[in-house]
Amino acid sequence: MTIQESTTARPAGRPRSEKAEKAIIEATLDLIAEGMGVSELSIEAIASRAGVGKTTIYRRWSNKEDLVVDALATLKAPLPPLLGESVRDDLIVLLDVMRKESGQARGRCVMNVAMSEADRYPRLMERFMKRAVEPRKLAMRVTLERGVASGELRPDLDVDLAMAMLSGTMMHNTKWAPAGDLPADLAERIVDAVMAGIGPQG
Amino acid sequence: MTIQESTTARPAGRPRSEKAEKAIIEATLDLIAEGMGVSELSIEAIASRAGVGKTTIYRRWSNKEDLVVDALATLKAPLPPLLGESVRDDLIVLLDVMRKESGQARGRCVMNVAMSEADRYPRLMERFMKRAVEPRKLAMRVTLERGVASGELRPDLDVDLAMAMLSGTMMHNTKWAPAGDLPADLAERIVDAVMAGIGPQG
DNA sequence: GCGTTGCGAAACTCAAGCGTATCGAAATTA
DNA sequence: TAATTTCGATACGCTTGAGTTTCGCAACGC
Repeated sequence: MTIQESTTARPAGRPRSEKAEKAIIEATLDLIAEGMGVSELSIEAIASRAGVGKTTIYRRWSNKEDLVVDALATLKAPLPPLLGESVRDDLIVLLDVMRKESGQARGRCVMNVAMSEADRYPRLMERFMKRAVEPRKLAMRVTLERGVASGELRPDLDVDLAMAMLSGTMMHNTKWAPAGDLPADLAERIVDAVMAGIGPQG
Repeated sequence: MTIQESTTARPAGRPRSEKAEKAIIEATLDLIAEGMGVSELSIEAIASRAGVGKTTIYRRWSNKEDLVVDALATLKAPLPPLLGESVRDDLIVLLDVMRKESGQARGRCVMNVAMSEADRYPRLMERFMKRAVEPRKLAMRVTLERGVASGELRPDLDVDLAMAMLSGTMMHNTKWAPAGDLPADLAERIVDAVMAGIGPQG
């Protein structure tokens, strides 16, 4: 009221450490990336890994699930810019993001958790889907619809089925392919194969 | 030596109950099917569900992982007979098995565990793959190669990629599609879409 | 009948981890 | 400086579950 308290009106006392907060999130993601399921993840392990007291965690999140929700939500989906030159190129860009992510532990962890623990932690999944998956699905849908309009794709295309074909084929590779890195041109090959179909007379 | 001990040479004492053994396996599969991860699975829960003492479990398996390995190995993959009339029909049969299984809790559990816990329990996965996955992959591969030879599929087909397209698209649907049953003609639609491709000039 | 082995039930020890409380030190405002 | 709040550390009570042991009874061979 008197002078300026305008912007934040700090509540007095030592402020919360942003560094600690980031360390907690990072530790959580690291542990998940190392193959831990949500249920195996322990607050004590997170605190230890982050070099932080348990108190500091519980002051911010009331339980493990809330923390994991925030940690996964932190993983933003930095959608690559779609050039829009050709639908084929844009689809390759979209699929190649998946390929690249599957090579990183961070990326794998997201899929692992999403695939396996959706049943057990539906609330977690809902938020995560909105944040990380929907934007990508939307981008692919827009691209496919653009292709239908432009004649680059068949006019009677089932867009949902096409999305499943593209993403599903890439996911099948990231999950089940033999160990080691995926070939650099995988996205391109998938897009071409899905466009051409496996039937005769290419 | 003396008379006949030939076939089994029973070791004297009360024989182990086959009924108990089956109940244990069934209870294990049921619990996994209900959405439990391997780590959340408790021997006590299994014993209780099976109506069996913990002793009876530990007399047969030395720990949880051994039990789960045996339980999953029990799930045989009853490959449907392939009529061999047309490659298209056979592919539909193969994919429709996946669709039907995804509607059952038992089927879901297998995929859940396979997808999510492969990193943590590699030994378990190795055995499970050999038993349940490889035969199906082989069946699909044989079918596709037959299609190439007969001219039903394009001569320059990348068989591995085609397998990923077919299985991946179905898996994408079973995992990410909106809740509820999958349409009965999904396998047919996928096979036709994958054969035709999404590009122009069907 | 007798020795052996399996049975389910229950009690036990041990470890991990949750969520809370308490500590002295540090950071910040008034 | 005084009040307030957070910090990391540690200890605590509590629950869960692993794996073991003991119990009385049941099923088998001899």
